[in-house]
Amino acid sequence: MARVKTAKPYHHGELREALVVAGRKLLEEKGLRGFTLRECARRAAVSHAAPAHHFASIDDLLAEIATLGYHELTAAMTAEARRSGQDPAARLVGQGVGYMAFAAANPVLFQLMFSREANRFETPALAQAAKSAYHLHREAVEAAIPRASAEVKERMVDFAWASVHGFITLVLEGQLGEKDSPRALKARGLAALSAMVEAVVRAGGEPLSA
Amino acid sequence: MARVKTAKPYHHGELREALVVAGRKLLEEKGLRGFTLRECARRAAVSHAAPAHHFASIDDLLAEIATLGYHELTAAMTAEARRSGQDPAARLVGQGVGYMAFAAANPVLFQLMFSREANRFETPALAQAAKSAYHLHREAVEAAIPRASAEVKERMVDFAWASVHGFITLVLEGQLGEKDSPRALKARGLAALSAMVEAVVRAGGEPLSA
DNA sequence: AGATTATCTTGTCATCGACAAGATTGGAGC
DNA sequence: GCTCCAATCTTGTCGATGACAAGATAATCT
Repeated sequence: MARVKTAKPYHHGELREALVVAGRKLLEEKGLRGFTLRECARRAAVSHAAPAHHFASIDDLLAEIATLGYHELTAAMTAEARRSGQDPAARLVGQGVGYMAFAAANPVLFQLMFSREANRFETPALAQAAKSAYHLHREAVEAAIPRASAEVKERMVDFAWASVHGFITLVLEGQLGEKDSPRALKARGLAALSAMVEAVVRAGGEPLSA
Repeated sequence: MARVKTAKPYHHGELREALVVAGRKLLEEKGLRGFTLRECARRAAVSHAAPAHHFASIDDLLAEIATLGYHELTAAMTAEARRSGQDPAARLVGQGVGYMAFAAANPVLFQLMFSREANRFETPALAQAAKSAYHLHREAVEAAIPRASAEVKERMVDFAWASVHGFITLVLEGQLGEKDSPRALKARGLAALSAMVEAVVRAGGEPLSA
């Protein structure tokens, strides 16, 4: 029995990773309701019970996929912010662009990450990954309004995140710009982003009106 | 065979409505993944195949529930706007409050209405109900900035909706203000709302900067 | 090499959505 | 008042699913 790599071994070797990859693809194809463990197993070419040795339940696999999603989201935000230079306001816009780009490229995964169902299978790793993305955003907002009070900063963190998240969420669901071209849609997104940053900077530069 | 009302008739009589009511409750209790037709049937005290005569599939029932949700959302927005007097800016805030209140009271239903899955079972009635809510919002924004250009109006409609929707969505998922009291959370929501309205009014009152 | 553990298999169970076929009911037309 | 028909609800079935059990195989440790 030569243990040649081409010979199909009894052990898969990287089944856990293969299931995550297959599951992620299946998720985008069929949506959350069409997501099944057995189909993941089929795509990884293993028996229907094999996944149980790597994931205690279907929710565990979803949690792992969502965690991976948060890591990629963080990476996308960081990369786009870096491309935006040193100006804090420009970097904030850039992070928003990265956020939206990730969501647009992985719509179902994005919905899963921010789904109410996610609370059902929350994992320490998932919570940590989500927190990392939050802190990245928080720091970008605070850097844009260094002179603002702690309270104003906090509220602008809320507001900025809500604007970006809300916009891309509505687009993904088809509520906003359904008949727009991708190009026009991106312009609308950028307009929303600059309206947001402008409001944040203005609020952060003033002592707090009313 | 007296057809007394207390006697359990073979025909349910209002099974369609009963299924919608039971389904809506089940949805909030178990989430979208825990939603089953058979459980709805059990709660309506009919056999597992009875729903088929009123809803062609499980998605049809979900569509009906979502449609009802849009009607209630519209009603909540209208009612809260009316309570806010005549000032367009105040009315815009009010509509946002109504929007958030509905979402907070029906978190899973709200997620269903704005879920990507909803596109899978879109019904004419559902699309119409969603469009009604959109127009209500659109008109409120445009009333607040009557002198703005059509383009600015359009972008502020995007922006305003995104802010409100994003904020409440993040709260519902537990990403924002997880450890806040309901009272503190409402204050954060109001702060986000006023930041939004202020930005809208400012953008709408100027010719358009940059 | 032998033993132990991890990994993967087949087999089973209750439950699900959907469909088929039969039973019951309510009404329309006579 | 009666008959017949369509709507409604029933039981029964099918393939598919998630989870579990028990056994087979591979990898690793001693």
